[in-house]
Amino acid sequence: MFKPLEQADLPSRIADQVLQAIGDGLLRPGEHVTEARIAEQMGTSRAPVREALRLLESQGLIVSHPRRGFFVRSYNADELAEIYDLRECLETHNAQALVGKMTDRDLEQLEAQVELLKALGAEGRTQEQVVQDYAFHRMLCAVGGNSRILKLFDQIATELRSGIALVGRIYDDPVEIARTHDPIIAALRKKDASLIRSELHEHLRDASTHVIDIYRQWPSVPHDALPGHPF
Amino acid sequence: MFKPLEQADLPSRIADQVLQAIGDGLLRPGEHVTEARIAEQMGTSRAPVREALRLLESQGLIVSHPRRGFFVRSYNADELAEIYDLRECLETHNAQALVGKMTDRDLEQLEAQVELLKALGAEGRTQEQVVQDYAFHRMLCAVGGNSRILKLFDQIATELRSGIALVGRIYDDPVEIARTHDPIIAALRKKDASLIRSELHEHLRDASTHVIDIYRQWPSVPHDALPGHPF
DNA sequence: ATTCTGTCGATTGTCGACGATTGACACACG
DNA sequence: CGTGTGTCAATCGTCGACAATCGACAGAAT
Repeated sequence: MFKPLEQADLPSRIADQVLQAIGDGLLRPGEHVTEARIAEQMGTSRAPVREALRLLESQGLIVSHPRRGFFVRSYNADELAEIYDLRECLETHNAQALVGKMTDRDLEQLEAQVELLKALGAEGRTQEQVVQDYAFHRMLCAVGGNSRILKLFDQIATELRSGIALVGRIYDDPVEIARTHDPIIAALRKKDASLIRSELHEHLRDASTHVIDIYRQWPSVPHDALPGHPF
Repeated sequence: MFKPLEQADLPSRIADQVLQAIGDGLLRPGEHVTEARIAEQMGTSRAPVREALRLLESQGLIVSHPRRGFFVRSYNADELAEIYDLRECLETHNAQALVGKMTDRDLEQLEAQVELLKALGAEGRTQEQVVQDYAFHRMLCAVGGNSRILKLFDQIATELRSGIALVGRIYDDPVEIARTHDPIIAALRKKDASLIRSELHEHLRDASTHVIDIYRQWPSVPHDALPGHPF
């Protein structure tokens, strides 16, 4: 009847904006994020800004150094590799639980997801393709039924997205990338747990090395070389 | 020459105390944690208390409801099962990476850990045995080499410990429990990845069902039955 | 020239206070 | 007697201000 009209609380909205700023490259990795400046620009006090930054910190997108402040997190190749390793850990684990729980309805939907992925790739809408890619893998996690693992996946996805956003062009061949999901679908059809696992393993390892390769070419800010105040 | 004399910042110290209070059963699951009260008792203002609680929230030990405040998290059986599932996910994943990375030195140390576990069990020092149990599994994670996974394990361990602390007597046969680690060691000796995985799987599944069984007998506070202000 | 010291500006950590919102309780009404 | 409304106390969310701390910079001493 009536919409709940819930406007999110201030910290969440601030966090969203900061997150978007990071994604848009407005805030670059390693950059110092001053509480007062954001507070001023947002027309609020520092308290909610602080909470927002702490929230993002808990999600791994911001790092804080005592008495130094908050900095946009920058990932080096090793850290990216670790993240992908963890992601593989989560996805393959669920893949096993998946076999028993996946319904035919789920399988259909997953196939549809990949089709959409291909369509977006063919049209060159890479930005949406990235989102769709995560949607597919997310559903893989969701079917597993462990809300905790799903939450972790979402966190990782956010991190990777923010980290990857800076790279710009991720896929050199979007159509090819979409196609790499076919073996996974095939394995799912067979309901072969170990095959699903190995296909996912290969898929994610490829993605990992690919992203990391691109990342290496980027002049990222080493996050242990922390300048005091970059002004 | 001189000790660094680093006294942790206020929020961390507060978090430690709250954590200990939870572990000691001074704050029971589901209970409302009032900012002002803690601030008063600690002789500080509410701001650092807030930060401490948010920190604990990010670690999953506290839940917050907007405009309602912070509550000590209570786990139901399903959530415990999910946590154990995630833990199994992490440990088994590492077990695979382990085969290649584990040195003889590591293996020796792991064996020593289990021996200590047995000794503590034989002497009936269950509290320390629990800690030692985590230490063993933690090292298993550590050898894997993924700092991210290790961090997650630590978080989970903290949660489980706080959740389990309430149960009191965890092991009805401490010696038996210690012995269940032998098959894992044996598998590690063989450097058989899939065997390691299956042994860990069984070990953790046993622990899970055991803990959950005990938990079911406990009159835990259902955490969706949130009283407004419990005064 | 290099190193150490002292000062300075900027930012964080902490504080007390105010308004807003929530849940509980008592009361009127059907 | 059950239902709904109004009031109230308690607590959270937010605010502006102050002191403590940090890094940067300039100057003195060796």
